[in-house]
Amino acid sequence: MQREIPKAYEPQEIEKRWAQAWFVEKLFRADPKAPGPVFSIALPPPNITGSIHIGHMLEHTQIDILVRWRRMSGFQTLWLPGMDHAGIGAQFVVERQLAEEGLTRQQLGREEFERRVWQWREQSGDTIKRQMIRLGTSCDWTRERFTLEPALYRAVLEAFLRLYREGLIYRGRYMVNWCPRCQTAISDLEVQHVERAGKLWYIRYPVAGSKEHIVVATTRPETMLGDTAVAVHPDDERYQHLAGKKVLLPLVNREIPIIADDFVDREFGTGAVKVTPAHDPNDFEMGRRHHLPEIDVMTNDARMSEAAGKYAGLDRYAAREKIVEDLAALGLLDRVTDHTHATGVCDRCKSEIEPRVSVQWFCKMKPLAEEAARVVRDKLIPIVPENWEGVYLDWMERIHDWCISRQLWWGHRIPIWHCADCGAMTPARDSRVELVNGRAQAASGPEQCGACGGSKLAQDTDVLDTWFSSGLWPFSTLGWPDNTEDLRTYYPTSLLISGYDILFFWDARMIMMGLHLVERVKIEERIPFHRLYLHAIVRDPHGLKMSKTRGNVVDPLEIAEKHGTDALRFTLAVMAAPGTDIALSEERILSYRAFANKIWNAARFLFFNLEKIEAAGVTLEELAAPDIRAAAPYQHKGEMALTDRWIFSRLAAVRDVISDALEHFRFHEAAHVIYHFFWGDFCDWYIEWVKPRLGAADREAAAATWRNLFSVFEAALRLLHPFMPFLTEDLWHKLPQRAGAKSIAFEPFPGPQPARRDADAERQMALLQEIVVAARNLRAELKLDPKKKIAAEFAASDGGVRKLVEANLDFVLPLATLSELKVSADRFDSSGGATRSSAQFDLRIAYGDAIDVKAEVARLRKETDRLAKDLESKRTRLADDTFRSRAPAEVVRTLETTMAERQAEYQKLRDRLAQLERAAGSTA
RNA sequence: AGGCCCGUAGCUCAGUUGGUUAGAGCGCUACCUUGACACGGUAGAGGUCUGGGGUUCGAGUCCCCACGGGCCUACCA
Repeated sequence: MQREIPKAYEPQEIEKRWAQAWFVEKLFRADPKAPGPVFSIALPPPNITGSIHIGHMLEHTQIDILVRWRRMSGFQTLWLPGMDHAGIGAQFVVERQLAEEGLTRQQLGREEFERRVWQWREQSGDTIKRQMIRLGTSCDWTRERFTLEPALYRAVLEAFLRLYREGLIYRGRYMVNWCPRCQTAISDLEVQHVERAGKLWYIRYPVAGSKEHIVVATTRPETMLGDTAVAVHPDDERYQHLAGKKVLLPLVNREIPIIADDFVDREFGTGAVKVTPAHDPNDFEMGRRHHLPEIDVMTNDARMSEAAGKYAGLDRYAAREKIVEDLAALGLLDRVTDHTHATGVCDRCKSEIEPRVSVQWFCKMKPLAEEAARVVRDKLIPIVPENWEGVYLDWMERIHDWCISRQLWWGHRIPIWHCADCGAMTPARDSRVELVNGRAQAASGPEQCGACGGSKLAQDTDVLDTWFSSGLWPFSTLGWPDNTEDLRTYYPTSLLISGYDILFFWDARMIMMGLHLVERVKIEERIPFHRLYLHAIVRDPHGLKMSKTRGNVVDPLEIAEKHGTDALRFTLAVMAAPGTDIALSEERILSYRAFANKIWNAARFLFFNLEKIEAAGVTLEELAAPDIRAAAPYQHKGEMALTDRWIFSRLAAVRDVISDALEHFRFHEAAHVIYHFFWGDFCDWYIEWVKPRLGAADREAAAATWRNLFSVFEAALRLLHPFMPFLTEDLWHKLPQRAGAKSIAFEPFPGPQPARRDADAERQMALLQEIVVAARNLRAELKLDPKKKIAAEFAASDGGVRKLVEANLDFVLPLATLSELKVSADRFDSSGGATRSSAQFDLRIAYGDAIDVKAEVARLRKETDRLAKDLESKRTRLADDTFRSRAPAEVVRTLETTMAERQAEYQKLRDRLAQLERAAGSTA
């Protein structure tokens, strides 16, 4: 039988085929009744604002690695996918599209606009789903959710109504961040602070009934039109005499009081500050303390309002210029200085936000934050990397109420009705949802005002912050508020993996909401996830954040097409050290594409030789390991060859490291270890080692070798599968012994095999490898024809070492391209050939006439210098009594042993060096 | 203003509890197209871990300071 596969691994066709098959066969559908411990995870729902980017890819890769690993390890897993309606984000995208058609959402009207966003959702959602399927994410598509679908609106209603009844959600007129472009309030988190070079204008306010002025400093002169006081520090002697007086507000000619408030910083500016309660958060607080009027001098789009008098209609920046001009003309502009300060801009559209007083809905945070802080402080939800716990707790500590209402059209409508007669608010009676024209609405809206019984009711026009529904995601997606089987089985989820950039936006809110809303007694059953892993941000090769405007974004789909999804996944995994951002470069991806090719070709070698295998009398069925989980080796005459003992020992070790690394989100370590096991141990050594034995005359020995080769290979494939699902799936199906297999995704991950660890085998193998390397080294130095087999001499005083070498000549000779190796007991002196020495052996190849004495002398000098330095430091250490008395005995002992070995080696090298120098001297 | 992270080979980065000669990938040098693989093989060169101080028998690893870079939180106009 012959099984040919192409020489180079071409992932494109293979990946597409398997991605499609996995999806169509619903391979990763979760079954709550399945046996085994549960591993559940909710996908952070991508926003429907376009397509998958590299950040998603990293996140999905990490989740997929863990999910596949757990699944193979016997867990019954659920990975629940879905998408987020992304209120402000999606609305922003669609508005931009409308703008290209010369339209505004106001022109379309609310219903038509919503229809347009739904269209967009279909398109964008499809793209994302298609991409995720193509990238092989092993989630359960039968459970896909969308935050704005009826079932999830129901959860939103339930959450809102409960919090409302408990008084945790309230409505009121407060200072909020207003985005004049988006025309909505946004939360504190959606405001970015940017340092900007600005000015500080010093303005004279005439004191009423006197010739005196009081000078105030401001960065925003245009807001002076809304000033309702001037404040000074109560203890500021400069202003004591003005207490209780009034100033005449310039340009407006309104009399406003001078008030004393210890908020005022005496050091800043003039120590007197204008107070604009409607346009500054501090002034707002101060205004409430002193019962000052709040005069909003702006409109929704940040133009000056009617209250601004003659400036009405001007844009806020134009008004600023005009006002400064007018003040200067009146001689009231004292001076202007440069002043850099932080300005808030809208996270979405980068417009400067306007602090404004308006009527909004808020959620009280303090009561929710207490328990949310506790579960992290008490390690009920450990956060990895750990330093984020401090950041999280700090934020919880000084949390502010959350403005949850948005003046948007895309989102969950607030389930409150306002009475036209008395103004009272009546909530929906319950959280039932009905579909009207395909859109989910509260089914139990009130027919009468709860206060006056009036029937002129209108639902609140605001929608909820998109993060309100995201905050319910881990349980709303499982059927909450119903007590479904999914909720009982999969909640709390096992883990949340998210970017650290949404720790407050999302992760923290899920914790608060889960703890408060899920109806369970024990706190550890109410948390939304048992652990929280915050992954890094993917950056460009120069460490810059990827952004469309910079033009440095990489499209994961494009890379996947070009180099293969597996190569990209492996790159992301191997670079994903916790807490470190990833600088992604194409060269790096190439090297892991090469790795995929290496695996492919190792398989090719195995398949290539099936004829020989059958000639050795092994049936294909017999190639399968007798116990797949243990990846048990075959024995020949009750014994195992050293190579086999060694590779199975390595396999057991590597398997442990990988499991432990994945347990702790050390993806880079796991990937690194499997890479070097496969390429180094398996390909470079094991395969090369067994090659000569495969066609051995002893058919049984050959058979055992073959079986073990296949056994290790298939175990390696299973270790690799979480990282490279496509390649390993494809090769699994090509394995002759696994004909008819369903999917490697459901084969067992190699289990712990402590009994296979074999320190002797590893030590012996290390020595043999050292000998081979020494021989190659000599060959290179003597510039021997690489193909020419040559005789060498070997000396070791230890009989065990000699026996080991003699027993493994069939391995050593071909790998070192030697014709023979003469073994003797007497260590060589330094003459008669090119020599490599270690503490345990000497290896010598006769010179011929080819040696480059100068090069050899240089090498030896360098080597002896290094050793001399090393020995010196060791000698000092050992001579130090404090070291001997305080360091652990084991450390001292080890040092003594290595010291002795090094000393012997050093002596050898010195002798050789001296001898060569003499020889060189005599010929010169 | 407060906090966090980073500064290790030419480049991009690893280096969990402090303990032999500090690693990887790419790049570089020399040789090799050997029936798995040139997306390959073999052998090499190349860092004293930003600087200074401290703790310790022992520090890239812990502490302090400085310099350089990044990020987050913040109601000082």
